Amino acid sequence: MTPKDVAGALLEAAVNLAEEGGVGAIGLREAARRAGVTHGAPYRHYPNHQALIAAVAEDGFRRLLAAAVLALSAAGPDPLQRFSALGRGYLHFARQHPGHFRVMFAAGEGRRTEAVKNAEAAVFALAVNEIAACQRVGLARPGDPQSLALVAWSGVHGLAHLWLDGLVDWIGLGEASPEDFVARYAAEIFRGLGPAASPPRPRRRASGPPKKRVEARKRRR
Amino acid sequence: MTPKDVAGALLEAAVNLAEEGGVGAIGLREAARRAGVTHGAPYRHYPNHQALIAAVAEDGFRRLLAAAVLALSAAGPDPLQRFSALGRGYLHFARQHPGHFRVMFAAGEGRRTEAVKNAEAAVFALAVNEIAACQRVGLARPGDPQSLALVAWSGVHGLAHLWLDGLVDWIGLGEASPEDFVARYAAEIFRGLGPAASPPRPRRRASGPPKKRVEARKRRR
DNA sequence: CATCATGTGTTGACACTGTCTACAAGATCG
DNA sequence: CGATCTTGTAGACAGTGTCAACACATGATG
Repeated sequence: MTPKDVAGALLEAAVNLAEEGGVGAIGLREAARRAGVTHGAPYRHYPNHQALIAAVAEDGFRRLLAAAVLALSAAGPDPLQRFSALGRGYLHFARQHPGHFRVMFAAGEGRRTEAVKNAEAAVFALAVNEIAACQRVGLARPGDPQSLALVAWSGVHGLAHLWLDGLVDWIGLGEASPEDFVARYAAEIFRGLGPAASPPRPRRRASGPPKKRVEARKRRR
Repeated sequence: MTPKDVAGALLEAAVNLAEEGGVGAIGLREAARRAGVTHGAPYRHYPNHQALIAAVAEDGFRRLLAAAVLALSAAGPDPLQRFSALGRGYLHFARQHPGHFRVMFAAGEGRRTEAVKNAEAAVFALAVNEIAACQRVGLARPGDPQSLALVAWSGVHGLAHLWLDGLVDWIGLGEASPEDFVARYAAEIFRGLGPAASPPRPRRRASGPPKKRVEARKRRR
């Protein structure tokens, strides 16, 4: 942190404000106050209020991308595990930074900058990649991977929102821990809601290590 | 409309404001202006700003419920069709009233009133009912219907958000109309992303009209 | 009927916000 | 050096949420 990085300090303050009180809590004057500058200074770095919010959103997508890449790198080679890790990471991020997460998707006129869209597209591209990997080994049905990824992402994204809004808690997780709950949810996206199909056919040639299934074993408390 | 229903006029004005500019556009003074009263009058009907926003959200859930009931009543007896109609109605509402829809889920401290939660729960209950109906005729796999409904609703809800945020347009609908796209999406939730399971077994006793399949057509480019 | 109390709308004030303009200090560079 | 550009400051303005004081109607109660 260079001695005078006002733009960065403002962004950091705005992120904290978002974390504390959501989009509505992001204020130019308050951010300036926390950054130790006067109320006019922000206008040298952000043209207006919306731009600061957009910067917070973009920063959020960047952090989410970093978290997702990290989760993938720790997930091992099994495509289904990797995909599940992606969803887990997404929901973990949303639950750990609810305010920031909300700002990312609190769109508006000026807020949905090109930079925000690009940052979001980068995250989405990760999901498309993993879906395509699943398709290559026959773990996902064929078809446009972008369409499949959209289905998957919609599910995870919607669950994140509903969770933040308290619906999941209202329904209850049952006896499952949040992590188990999410893993089960990812499995359900693959399985679908329809009637039980064919019995789980033996996978054709998964990667080296002993593959462990994500679903269907006893779950503790 | 009784000659003096200030509360209703304020709510209507606030709904219009939400429709025009989202949550941030809902203002007590502007609503009062549009309702033809002075800036202090709203405080006789809503204790503060957040309460007015919460009222808008609650009103939105009420309208959504009405639309969903209407869609169900026009959907015929086939459980899968009914469930699809529910999803279609949800997305139709979101796309037709994007501002209002966003307010419904723009949660915050004071905004998520008990009344809002109840209105939301009523809508969710509809989905649970339909899922249970699908289960009864073997069109959905067994299990806690609330859990299955959560999966379905997450998907539809997330798709609605992503659509409003422009991601769907960015990916492209292909050649499908929005209606076809949504119907296909609903079918995909049931089918899941996993590899093609059993060949589509003949449904047992579908409703009268010739059923047309929503899936499996060529996609361009 | 006269007299309250209660509910509703108005008015004016306060602190706060986003935004703009004018100005001061410092860096950059011909 | 002097000119120009960048960055931060200070003050103003309109607009906002919120509150207290006031005005006026309505209806109940003695």
